[in-house]
Amino acid sequence: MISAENVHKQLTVGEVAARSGVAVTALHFYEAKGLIKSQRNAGNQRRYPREVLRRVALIKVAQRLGIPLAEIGEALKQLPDNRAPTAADWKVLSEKWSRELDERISQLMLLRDRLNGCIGCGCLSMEACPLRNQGDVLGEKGPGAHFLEAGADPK
Amino acid sequence: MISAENVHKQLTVGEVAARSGVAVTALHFYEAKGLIKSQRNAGNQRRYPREVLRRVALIKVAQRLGIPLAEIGEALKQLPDNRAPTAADWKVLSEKWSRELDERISQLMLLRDRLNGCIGCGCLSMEACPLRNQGDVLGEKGPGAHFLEAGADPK
DNA sequence: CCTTGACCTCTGGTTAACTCGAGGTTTTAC
DNA sequence: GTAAAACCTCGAGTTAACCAGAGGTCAAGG
Repeated sequence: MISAENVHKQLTVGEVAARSGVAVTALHFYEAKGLIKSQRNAGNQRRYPREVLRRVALIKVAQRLGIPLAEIGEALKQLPDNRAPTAADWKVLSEKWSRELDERISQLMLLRDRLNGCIGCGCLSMEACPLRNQGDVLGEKGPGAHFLEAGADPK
Repeated sequence: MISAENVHKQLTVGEVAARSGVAVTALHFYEAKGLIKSQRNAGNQRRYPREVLRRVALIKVAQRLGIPLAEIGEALKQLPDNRAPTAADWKVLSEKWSRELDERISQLMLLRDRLNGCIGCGCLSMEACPLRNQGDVLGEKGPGAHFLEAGADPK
């Protein structure tokens, strides 16, 4: 099915979907959100350059890290033009996200330790229980990242 | 404001809201979801026994752990009758949730390690990149817990 | 008695990340 | 040439955890 000539062909949505593992509708959705771009052929159908595959791959990985699409979009937008991400770009982003992941992990560990400290106490008092009041564990809602963690297999 | 007689009085929604720190509308919502119950007075207004405060406290803590309301509701339902949770009940639940938290933390750590291992490689290949394919890190969608992690301060 | 504030129900809106379907066009393959 | 498969747009539905507001009732104080 794949000839030598096809290697440089642009991809249709269906092909991108098949190769990247995301649904066609999701690709439409990403495009609407500005995460990816496409050109149109004479019949108004989307045609993608091969680099879109790497872009989609990056999106999927970032999602597994719990980064919301909006933030992924921001990150992608900051790549100088709209080229596909290179290894260097990836390094910058992955280091940033790795730090965020560290942060999230340490918050969860702190929470777990408090929970373990409280097991059996049963107080849950508004004033005294360390599991309550102090908003310092999660939800500092300042400028920064608050993200969702969800299953990787949406269905 | 608080007399000795008030101590045994039933609470209004407004009072529960003030003492527990959740909004009145949220209490309505919890009731609709079956997480709490109320009696009504002659004028159809909600009246709560004092124990509801502990129940709400437990709900809030569980939410900080990232447990969705539906699952919290299940847990509360499994308390023999609809009494307020005791220290023993709390122990059972907090141990369960602590294990889930551990699980979540270790998944994130695994993911972080992979991410760090991959920084700079930039491959993101469908077949080879450990950050991709294997669905073993997040999102085993079997029966069990998949939950959201969100800021503790909804507003 | 009358005003004010708390309460009631119900509808609709919010965000995220999509999916599904309707109704119609284009491409591809035979 | 025609039929099937793939594509198009647009609108609505999904889940979670609520909040806002409309329109009306109830309770407490002076």
